[in-house]
Amino acid sequence: MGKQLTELLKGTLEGIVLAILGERPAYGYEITARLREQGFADIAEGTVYAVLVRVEQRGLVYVEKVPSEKGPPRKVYSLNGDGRDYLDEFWRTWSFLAGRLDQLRDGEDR
Amino acid sequence: MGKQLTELLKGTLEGIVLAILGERPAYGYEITARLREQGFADIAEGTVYAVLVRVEQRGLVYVEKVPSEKGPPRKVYSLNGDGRDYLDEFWRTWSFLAGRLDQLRDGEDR
DNA sequence: TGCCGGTACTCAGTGTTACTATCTACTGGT
DNA sequence: ACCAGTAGATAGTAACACTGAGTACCGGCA
Repeated sequence: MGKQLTELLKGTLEGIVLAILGERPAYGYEITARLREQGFADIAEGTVYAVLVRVEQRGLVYVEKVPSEKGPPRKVYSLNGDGRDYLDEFWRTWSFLAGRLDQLRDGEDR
Repeated sequence: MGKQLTELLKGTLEGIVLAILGERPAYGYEITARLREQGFADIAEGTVYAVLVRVEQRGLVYVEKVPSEKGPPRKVYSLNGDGRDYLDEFWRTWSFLAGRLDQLRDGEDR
């Protein structure tokens, strides 16, 4: 997928990452891998790490350094209370937008 | 709705405007009004005009100046062939993203 | 021993996007 | 003469995802 997805991801990627963290704690490399499995084939590693830095600075996550058997220590992120609130609001906003878009698409050919 | 919607709109607003033009030709002020009716209460006029300038420069629309009875002449935009193709691709990209997000949300509490 | 691939994170620079705020301009009504 | 409503344009700002490069640690293989 092309440039359109890149622009659509703005604002969405953050929600996606938070949603993944909502399922269970995870670290950056793992999140990137899971995104690729999920179909987001060409999301760059650097992009994911940038999101993580952002949500950490906003205080939406708890961070813990965990030594790894193969490679540098992992930074494991987990949602905290504020993060859950933020994620809830993301879902509300997303629902609103998706609703409008569905409506628009339905009205397309008629 | 707050900043989250602003970020989610990036990339989406362009598709929304093109979809509106897909229904029937329209001019900027009219599009803004229709967006407000549709629930996008706080999308600024200037934002819509910026989108229109962009899609015109990309050659996705046909533009016609039509004199108005009350106010300056209107710039009426209509989708051309490239615009329809672009809109189709937008819907495909949107569907992909919406599908992933739905999947993520379902897997949330389980 | 030396090297390479996989793991894991970081960072500077770029382009795109929506928003804010302000400005111009035309019309009709008071 | 003034003002509200209509209609469009624009400069500056902040946020975001991407590119491309770099650092660091580990195990296995020749």
